[in-house]
Amino acid sequence: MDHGRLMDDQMMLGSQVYPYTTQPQNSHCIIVNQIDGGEESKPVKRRRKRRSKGSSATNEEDVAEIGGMLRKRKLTDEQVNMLEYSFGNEHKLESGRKEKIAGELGLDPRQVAVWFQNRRARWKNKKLEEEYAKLKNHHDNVVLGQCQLESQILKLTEQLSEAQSEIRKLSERLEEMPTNSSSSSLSVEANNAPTDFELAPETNYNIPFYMLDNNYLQSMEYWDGLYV
DNA sequence: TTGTGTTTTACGACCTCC
DNA sequence: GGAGGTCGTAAAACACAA
Repeated sequence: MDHGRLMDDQMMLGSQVYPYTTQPQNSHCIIVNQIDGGEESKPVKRRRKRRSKGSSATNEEDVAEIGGMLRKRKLTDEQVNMLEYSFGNEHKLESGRKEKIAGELGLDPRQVAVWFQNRRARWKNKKLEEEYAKLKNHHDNVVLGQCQLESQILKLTEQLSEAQSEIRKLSERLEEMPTNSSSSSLSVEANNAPTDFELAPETNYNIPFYMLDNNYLQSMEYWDGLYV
């Protein structure tokens, strides 16, 4: 729900103002932030003082005093719409443009400047949120891809282990055979079979067996697509 | 009822640019 | 040095959950 909009609408039904205290309160005290540690650090001054009655926004339409309280008008829908339109055209505000907008909307130029400052801040926040969402999405995809690859590694490791076991068995059976049958083609192939599985036969450009697996090739396509 | 979060307007402090 | 920027926050009204 858009609370601000709702508040605006409600304000429009009654008076267009809301309370605004005149006196500095406790929260307007000096706040000094210091970096932890004994070293002498530069204090960050945070002096708070609300604008007192009679300073810049003294336009009677903008500020009125009721029961010791200053009342500050909330901008009307029309004013906000105009400001939004202007902001859409250009986020920065030169002096001449500020005066022009203020004149057209019946606002104090200071109000226009403040509105633009706050609008820029909101815009920046929104951009940051969008950027964060994009990065998070990318990160999630990378993590997903990593999981898929890890699961493939597990599967292929199992296959490799089974194949090695099979080769061992075949070798053992061959060794048990009488030596005069050593001229058979089977024994030659078995004796030349790789037992460690680091590399495929030379005919495949020294590409490891697992790289010839279809799943592996698909996963590589996935990564290529991810980084385009 | 009360505490907490959101939105809007406004301001102080500090920074940058001309 | 002044104008205008960012950043952090106050204050008020309101919604909503506990």
